Amino acid sequence: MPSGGGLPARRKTAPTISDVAALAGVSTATVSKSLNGRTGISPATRAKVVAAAEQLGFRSSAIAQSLLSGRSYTVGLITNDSFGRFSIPVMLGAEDALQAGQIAVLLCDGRDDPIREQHYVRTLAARRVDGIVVTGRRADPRPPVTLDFPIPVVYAMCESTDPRDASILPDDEQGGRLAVEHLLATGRRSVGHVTGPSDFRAVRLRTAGATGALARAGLELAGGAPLHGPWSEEWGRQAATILLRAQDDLDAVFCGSDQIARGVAEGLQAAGRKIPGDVALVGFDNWTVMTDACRPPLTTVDMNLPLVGKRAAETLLAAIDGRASSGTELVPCRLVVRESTRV
Amino acid sequence: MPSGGGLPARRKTAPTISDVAALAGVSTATVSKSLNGRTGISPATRAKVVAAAEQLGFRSSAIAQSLLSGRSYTVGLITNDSFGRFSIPVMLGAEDALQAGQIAVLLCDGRDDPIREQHYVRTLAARRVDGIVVTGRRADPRPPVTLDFPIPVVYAMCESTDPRDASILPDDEQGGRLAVEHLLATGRRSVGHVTGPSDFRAVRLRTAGATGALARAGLELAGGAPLHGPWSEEWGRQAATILLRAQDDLDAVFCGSDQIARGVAEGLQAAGRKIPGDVALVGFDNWTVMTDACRPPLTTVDMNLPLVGKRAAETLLAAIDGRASSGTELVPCRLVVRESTRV
DNA sequence: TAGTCGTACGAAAACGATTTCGCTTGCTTT
DNA sequence: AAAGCAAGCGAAATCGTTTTCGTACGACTA
Repeated sequence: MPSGGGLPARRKTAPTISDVAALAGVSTATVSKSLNGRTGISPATRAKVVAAAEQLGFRSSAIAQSLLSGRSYTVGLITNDSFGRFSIPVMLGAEDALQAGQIAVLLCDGRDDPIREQHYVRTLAARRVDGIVVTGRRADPRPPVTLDFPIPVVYAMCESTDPRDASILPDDEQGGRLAVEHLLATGRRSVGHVTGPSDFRAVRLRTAGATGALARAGLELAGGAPLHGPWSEEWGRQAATILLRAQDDLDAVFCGSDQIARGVAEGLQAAGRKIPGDVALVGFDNWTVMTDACRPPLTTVDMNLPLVGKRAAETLLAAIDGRASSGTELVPCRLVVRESTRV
Repeated sequence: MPSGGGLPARRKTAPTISDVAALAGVSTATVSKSLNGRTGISPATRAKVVAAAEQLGFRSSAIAQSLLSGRSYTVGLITNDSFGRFSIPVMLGAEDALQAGQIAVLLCDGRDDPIREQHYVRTLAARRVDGIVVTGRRADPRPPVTLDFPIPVVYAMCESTDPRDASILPDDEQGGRLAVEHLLATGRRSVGHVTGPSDFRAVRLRTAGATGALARAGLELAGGAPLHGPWSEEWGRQAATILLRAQDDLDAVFCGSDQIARGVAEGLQAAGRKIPGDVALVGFDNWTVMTDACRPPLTTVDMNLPLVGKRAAETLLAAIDGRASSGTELVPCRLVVRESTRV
């Protein structure tokens, strides 16, 4: 017995299937079949092989497997929202669904730079990824990533201008409807709407959902039109003043973001209105940092971002599996009720 | 000429080096040498090969290269801060530095679950990653990831209990010192300190930096001791009241987070103090959502998180390259001056 | 005892790229 | 004109795994 035979020698390279075969006294084919549960191996041999693999700490090389199978069991995830508040939950949802499908995720921070994105696409191509997920928060549909090889691409939280591409988006219109229907159900009748810049498609959709719900109740927006401004608390404070001046009987406000809603809350309270006693308030995003810091805690619309990521992953997995789909899928939003709309 | 000869036929699999060789009428060895800039190839042959590769859209398979070189040019990135505010900038900093070194990043969301983390480590082992970065926001040093194979690991924004491991952390103590030195330099003398739970090591370090700087000026904390509470604005509001009651001549507050600082600002203003006229205020994190929403905008300490990620990546690259290091490296913080401390 | 059949295992090819080493050319030199 | 030499290119091995196909051996049957 060699000295120090108790522990296997520290190797610089990982043990290979040949090492296992040599230790077990069988061929590499037998090792492969034993460890992968193939038939035609006697229980005794299988046990011997398993013991040898265990002893060496053998793990089959995914690289060699990929070379043989032609699949890398890897997808690229290109993100374009470096601020991260929206795309991170999407990314994590996608990562979770993909790793459940035994697929690893290569992270690429595109930074909204087409050159950089193109560079990543080339890298991903060289790595023979099975597919690509593109995430990002954008005002409008984006041009598709250009690839000169046929692998599936799914867009999450952003939409491709090519209708043949698959895109997954939150259902902003349904979210706006949810918010207003909740306000109407709790007895409100004069609903204002303070939101972000009108060149965001999501803003227009949420407004459409809100006004649609009002119209079905025979109502229209307090003040007649939505108030557009920047995505800031400061804008919310200003807008509260504007709204109250335009519509004295205001009893509810639906806001395009939780940040704006918090500003509106402060503005309303500074004008002496009680929330939810005088005016009910609904935000958008379910950004808990804002909803919980708001006094009172804010009722809001949650876009189910992890679910958006999950659906994107599932769509991609299906496409990799040959069941490609196209067009835009909308993931429903969900209302989270807190103090700001209590009756 | 075959019909449709203008465009190459749509292939299901990517072109291989053999395809290029066949089209160029040379061997695969010549193709490899031509495309990789090796010597011993005539300009004419090289041009022919390049043209053929171009025509087919050939990209060398990273998988085959990995199998041969024994390196995957990939690292695993295990994150444990699903909240994301802290580890995302670190991740992106690391990703940027790694991709500049031609290394791809496999994303793994550990979710603070050791089982899940162990699962990822096994996956990464099978994929033969060149190294692993572990990020996470933790109160205290964490047990190292256990791997039965020798690849380098670097901890970013968290510290391993094994002193032989390399960890990269922001220099919280220096950050605390920076904040207080700035307050002293602008003429403040009665400095309070409102911060998070004392079981966070970062909290204790920031406090130590702050009290050290005060001590060198012959001063101590207003109220005698730091005020510990949850990481919330609500706590900041309460703490402002407590501080004012304990120390009427209070003229500055250093806060353990921007969120707390915003609460303190509201509390102070509710008590009639002007910022920065009566009391100067410094936060921590440079979380612009908070610093910009605060009135007035908040002076704060920035932990240079992308730099932490970058240093982690560089440390890992060095270790992969055989130049391993160990121990904890502190990345200095940076003061960002805004209205809340204007003189 | 000879023939047949089924089971258990091994040899070898395959995946796609790189590299070493040797062979063929064509040119220069004496 | 023969020999030497360098440049240019190709054959083949290699990386680690899976799979196909062939082979050997044991047992059972006639």
